Amino acid sequence: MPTLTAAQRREQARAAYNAYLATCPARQLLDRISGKWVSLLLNALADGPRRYSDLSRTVAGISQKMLTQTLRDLERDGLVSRTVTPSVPVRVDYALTPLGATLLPVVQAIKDWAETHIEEVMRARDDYDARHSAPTEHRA
Amino acid sequence: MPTLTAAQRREQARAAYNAYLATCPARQLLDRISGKWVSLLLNALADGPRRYSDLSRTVAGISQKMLTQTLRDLERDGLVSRTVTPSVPVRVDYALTPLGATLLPVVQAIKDWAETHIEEVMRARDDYDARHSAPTEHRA
DNA sequence: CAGCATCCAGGGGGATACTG
DNA sequence: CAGTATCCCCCTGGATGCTG
Repeated sequence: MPTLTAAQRREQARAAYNAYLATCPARQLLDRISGKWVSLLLNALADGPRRYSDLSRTVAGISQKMLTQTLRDLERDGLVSRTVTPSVPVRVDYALTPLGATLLPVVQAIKDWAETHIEEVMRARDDYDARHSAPTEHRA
Repeated sequence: MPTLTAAQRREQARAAYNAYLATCPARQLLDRISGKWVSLLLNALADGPRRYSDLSRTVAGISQKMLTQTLRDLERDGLVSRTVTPSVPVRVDYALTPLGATLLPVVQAIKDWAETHIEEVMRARDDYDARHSAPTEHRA
């Protein structure tokens, strides 16, 4: 009885996994895409393929090691494709796969949220610090 | 009366920060909310306030240390509120703040994406491993 | 240019014990 | 119940040097 719509099949797949469970594969995947560099790299690929050195410049502060390692992980997970052009010197382009493109809106939303709400968060921090440090005297 | 709409002010705030820059406060915030436990904890608070022990059970595998630490960070950043009821024994409830509620849809989308696409990702991994290991002969 | 290999410090994070 | 305090391991991830 394979009379399921694509949406129904997706729902079935989702219901079979639970990221709250430590041993569930979905939890590992969540950890992976929650990585420090993943959202920035995927965001950097939003407008099309990019070269290694290009990514290195765009995502400021990332080391070569982490750039390579994260790109490898993303490639292995099918989120990013790697294309080598055997010129001299070599040219390597990274691009989002169709699967990676489905994750893009989400990581864009995160980056966007951070940039949009950082000021509110900084105010909240000042407030918290003011109320929790300097507990001298009877404060209000 | 402001000469800018709320949307315009949000856009202006966003444009002032750039998460690609290593030293930008937005980058630090992005790192923070990209933490291993943040998305799971915020998701767990989606349906209303929850007690400490309740969260501990829901987010399987989290240690007391990380649970407390992450909740403190979220509280300091203004994403989560902490309410102590001085009964015996003490009762502590955590809940999303209005600011935290604005982040909820995003972290829900991530968790959902992981649960929905894990099977595709696992297939991609098998595929990658098959093509990159045992390159001695074709097929095994 | 686009990596890989190696070394190494720091801190993330688990386990355990104790407290109000 | 809801934490705090301590020990300590290991893995992340930066720095450096080398290669096709």
